[in-house]
Amino acid sequence: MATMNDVAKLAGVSVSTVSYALTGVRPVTPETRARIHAAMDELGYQPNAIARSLASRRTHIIALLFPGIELGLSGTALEFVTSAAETAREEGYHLMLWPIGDDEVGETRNLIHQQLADGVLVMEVRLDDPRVDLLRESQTPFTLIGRTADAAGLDYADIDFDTTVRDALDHLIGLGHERIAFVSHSKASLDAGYGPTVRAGEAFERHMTERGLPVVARHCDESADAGRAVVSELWHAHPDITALITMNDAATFGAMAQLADDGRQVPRDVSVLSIASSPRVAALSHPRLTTMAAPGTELGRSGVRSLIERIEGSQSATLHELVPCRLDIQATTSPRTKE
Amino acid sequence: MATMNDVAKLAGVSVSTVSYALTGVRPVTPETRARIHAAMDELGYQPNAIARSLASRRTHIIALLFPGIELGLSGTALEFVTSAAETAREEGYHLMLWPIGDDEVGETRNLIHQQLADGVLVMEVRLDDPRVDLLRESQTPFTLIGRTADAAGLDYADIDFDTTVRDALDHLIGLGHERIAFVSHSKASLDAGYGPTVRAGEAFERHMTERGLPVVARHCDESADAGRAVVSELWHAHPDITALITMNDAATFGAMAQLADDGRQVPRDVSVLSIASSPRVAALSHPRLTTMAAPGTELGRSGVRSLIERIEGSQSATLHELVPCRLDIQATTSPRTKE
DNA sequence: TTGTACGCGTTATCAT
DNA sequence: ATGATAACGCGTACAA
Repeated sequence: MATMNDVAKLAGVSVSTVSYALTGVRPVTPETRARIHAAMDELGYQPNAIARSLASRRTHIIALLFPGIELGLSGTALEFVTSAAETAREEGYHLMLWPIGDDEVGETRNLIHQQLADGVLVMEVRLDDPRVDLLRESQTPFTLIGRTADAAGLDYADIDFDTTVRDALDHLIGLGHERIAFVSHSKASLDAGYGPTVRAGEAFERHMTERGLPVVARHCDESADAGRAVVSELWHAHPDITALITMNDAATFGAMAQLADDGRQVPRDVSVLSIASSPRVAALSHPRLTTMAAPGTELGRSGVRSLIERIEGSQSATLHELVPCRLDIQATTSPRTKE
Repeated sequence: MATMNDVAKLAGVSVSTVSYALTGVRPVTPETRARIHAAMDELGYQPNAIARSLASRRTHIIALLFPGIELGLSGTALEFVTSAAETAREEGYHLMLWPIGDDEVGETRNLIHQQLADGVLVMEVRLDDPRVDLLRESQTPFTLIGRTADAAGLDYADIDFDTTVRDALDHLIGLGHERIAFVSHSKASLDAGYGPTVRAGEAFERHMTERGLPVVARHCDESADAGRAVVSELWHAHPDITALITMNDAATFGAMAQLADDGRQVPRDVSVLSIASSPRVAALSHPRLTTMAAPGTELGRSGVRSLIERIEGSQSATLHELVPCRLDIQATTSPRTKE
């Protein structure tokens, strides 16, 4: 591999001039610049990223912290990661994966102290997340995808669950529905302080209450069978339900199956609206699911951009971005049928 | 951040001794080792990864090359990436994402020459993949997930499509089926030389022919609607079909829906077997899909392990690993009903 | 067993 | 506008 030294010799200049010709930090005569670039081309020179990082104290690497156990958002996750990686590359950064289980948060500390990453992106943030304190202490720039209970001073990009739930209700209520049940993620995720579960649940309760409608909500494990069971129980307890909001892909499919088995037609008898889900997953359903798609791509993009701004110090305000899910009306919601 | 120098001073030894105490390359007296570790703890010392890389000429970084446009294997992809990242970490390596479109293969060259990665993992390999030549020239260790047409001297881990298709047929034929159709990925993916499409197609044709059964195969775009259309066309052309092998998740769901709409019951009238698909996706189907699950986790693990061995030079033989998909019998396959 | 000193390939601070 | 040269933090021959 050719080094800067080789280039300098071939071009008849000093290494520093080569460096400056490359970075543009200091003016260089067009002629010498040309000679240098010619030499680079001839040698097939590419600057050594590691050496550059050591000298400049900047690696241009962003670490993505994600727990091994995924709480059901597998669909959106890939979309998010891809988007984050692409954005990073556009901005001249690399995205590095740090799959760290909930039980080994301590490892995070070590990784950070290795100073391999200029900044950290935190996925699957919980209301009270120990990783945040860690990052705070370590002085490493970081951005949350999701947010803690008190995220006042922190950069974050998250789904706007309040608006999402409100829009979901607007859609259903606009169709004449009043008895609306909510099927969320597992109780375990709630207890773990998993943001989506907590915030969507709260939003549902508040918005229903404000409208004077009864709050019927259930937690559900991430499986089709659990979805079936919840539907059975729900209609047993509340036979007058005409619409379902779900936030749990596996359960949604189970629910649809159970409704079919029970002879309830979707959407004639029951409307189903799946929120914070992946469009790719929704497209698998028959009839095709009306959804509110999680903005994985947007979150990845702005999370990375904000983090880079913070790293490079060109940022004034903290990022507090809340993106609602986008309503995509398909075949599982329709006007309520009067009996 | 504390450096090795700080540790050395505090422990009253030279930096080299600290280094040797850390790497164990040279013996160090227990006492001095203890003093050094005490100093490290006191200072919260962690070796600087970049400096270490520059000196040792080894970054402990593995790059994962994946095209932006995913040819439908989104389900398995996340599983694979997660597994790769976890395995890398277990082995003391980092996984870095390089999302590079098919149209910008040249970029790959630059990235490699930056010498940020010790080795490269190549995803979504095609029969004739330009990236392979690039990597070969650049002398960078690399392992393919998938394989080119002639992968004789290359390390690869891939799905064993031949065995997978044979097992699929054994299952269906064992149930009495003879008129079996195959619904594959898009024609575009075939033309692009996408490995799974090519190899599974060939395997289907060969195994059916060997058994004296008619070869009925279709390409299908990655969408539910395309799956529906193919089913309609298939039964129009071959009304006697009793079983379907699919390798296209979106199309599989569309096919199931169309079969239902046409009044064909699964599995009573038609058995459906989805191959090389993700169990998580399969679980969404109703009735639950019998599948042959893609070994994403295994491929990620052995791909990374093999690559690391090659990087560290402790490998003798080249990796030629072919893992068949595992049959998971659920509710969409059953004995053929005699009319 | 331990210390000294050089090298890794750049960036950045001095000069000139 | 350009050239020396000292960092950057660590690995590792070589010497002691």
